[in-house]
Amino acid sequence: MSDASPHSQRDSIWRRPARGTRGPAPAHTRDEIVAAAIAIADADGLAAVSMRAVATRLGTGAASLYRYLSSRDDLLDLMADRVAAELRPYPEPEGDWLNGMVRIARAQRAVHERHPWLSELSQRASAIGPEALAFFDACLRIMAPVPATPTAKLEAVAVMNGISILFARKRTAGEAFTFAGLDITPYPHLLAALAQPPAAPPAVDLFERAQRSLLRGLLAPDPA
Amino acid sequence: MSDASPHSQRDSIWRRPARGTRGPAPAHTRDEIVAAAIAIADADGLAAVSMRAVATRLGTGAASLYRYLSSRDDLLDLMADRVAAELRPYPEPEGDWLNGMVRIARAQRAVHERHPWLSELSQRASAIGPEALAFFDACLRIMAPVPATPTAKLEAVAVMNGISILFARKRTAGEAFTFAGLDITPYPHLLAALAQPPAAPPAVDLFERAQRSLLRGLLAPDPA
DNA sequence: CAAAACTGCGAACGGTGTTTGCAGATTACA
DNA sequence: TGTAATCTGCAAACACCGTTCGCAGTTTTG
Repeated sequence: MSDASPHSQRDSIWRRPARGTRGPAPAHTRDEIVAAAIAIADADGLAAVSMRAVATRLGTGAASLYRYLSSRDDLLDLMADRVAAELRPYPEPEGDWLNGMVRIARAQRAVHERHPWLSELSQRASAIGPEALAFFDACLRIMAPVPATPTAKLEAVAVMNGISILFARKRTAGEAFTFAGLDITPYPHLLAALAQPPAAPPAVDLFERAQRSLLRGLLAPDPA
Repeated sequence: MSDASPHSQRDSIWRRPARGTRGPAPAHTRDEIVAAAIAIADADGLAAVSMRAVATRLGTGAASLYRYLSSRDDLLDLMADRVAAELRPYPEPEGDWLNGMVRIARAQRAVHERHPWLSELSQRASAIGPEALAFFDACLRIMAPVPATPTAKLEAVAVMNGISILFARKRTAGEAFTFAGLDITPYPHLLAALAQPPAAPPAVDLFERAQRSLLRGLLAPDPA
């Protein structure tokens, strides 16, 4: 039994960077690897984050990474949790809770615009790391005065999260209606809508309006 | 020039199933291929939809598919547009427009629950096909009495779409908080929330409530 | 009947994530 | 000190992926 895998199977990656005391000092750290992966993703998208590319950027071989990670999925999980730290500092629960939540939502959108690949990750399972926990905790702290069940609050946070992603993606990707060569004439309402001039941006930020009406609607006391 | 690619480069796949009149009759159709791909995705997820797997299911070779499609991305676009047809029939614009939109949203969620892989596709670019156009047209038709700009309406539809995906995913994937072995004690609010009993499902459907408050909030006349 | 146009598809190319096996470094223990 | 245990880095290989190439075979055109 000389070359057992360094990670017992389902260690879920978080917590376990400690190394044994026997061999030579590792040439890299997990943080280094994650930082390299994030740099690649920021520059060329998530698809460019291959084990070989990350390894090359660190001046090593692809197989070496498996001394620090047990799979590419682990690397993606670490990336997601690391950029989640950019949400800090979380607002203090002063004043209206709705304003606090909107602050958090804005920060979320900003992170997603800085790292457009993040939205691709957040729909994978098992992407919950320590920073995600801190995020949920901060949200619950802000929503403490709201008279709703914890379940309702967490679901509201999940929906808020989805909205933030939606708006961030709309801003990064043009989201353009480029129906390349499709015939729109069978769709009269769509045709009329597109004939209209693009219209000025609304007075109130659409993002903020969506978040407010949603959080208010979900956390309002159950209507009779 | 005997073996030109059958598809001129950016034909965007939609419209062009007609075959030349010269060679032998094709052994398959594009619809057959798309159906096979959807069956595989429904059974084993989108990752299992490889050209080789689809071809095998049709009893042919992977290379043969390229006589009908120009890439795997085209296949994915066709899959998305095909399941979008399951939204039909669209409700007639009778009565309250909000009820109509909620009906559409429910249908969306149902489709996403039937085909969990669909949400992975809807965040790709260029996935707009004829059925997507019909969908937008139907939404605009329902929202005709709403006094808002076409842009605002289309954005509201996009957000509604995102919410539907969010809830569908929460139902298919357990979305469980499985922080495998993470220490929650540093997060007191989260700890308290999880200590609480899971609580009964809310009286009003959360999904419907989210959609209503969101559509109403986004399409209400601009507040002063 | 020859030429043209098409279909099916085996084989290959370059890419991917991951495993294996081993040389060499470091430490632990006798 | 010496040897055994354990660790690191990493080239090579494996299985799979999307895609292209080239060709045999089929059908239609002129």
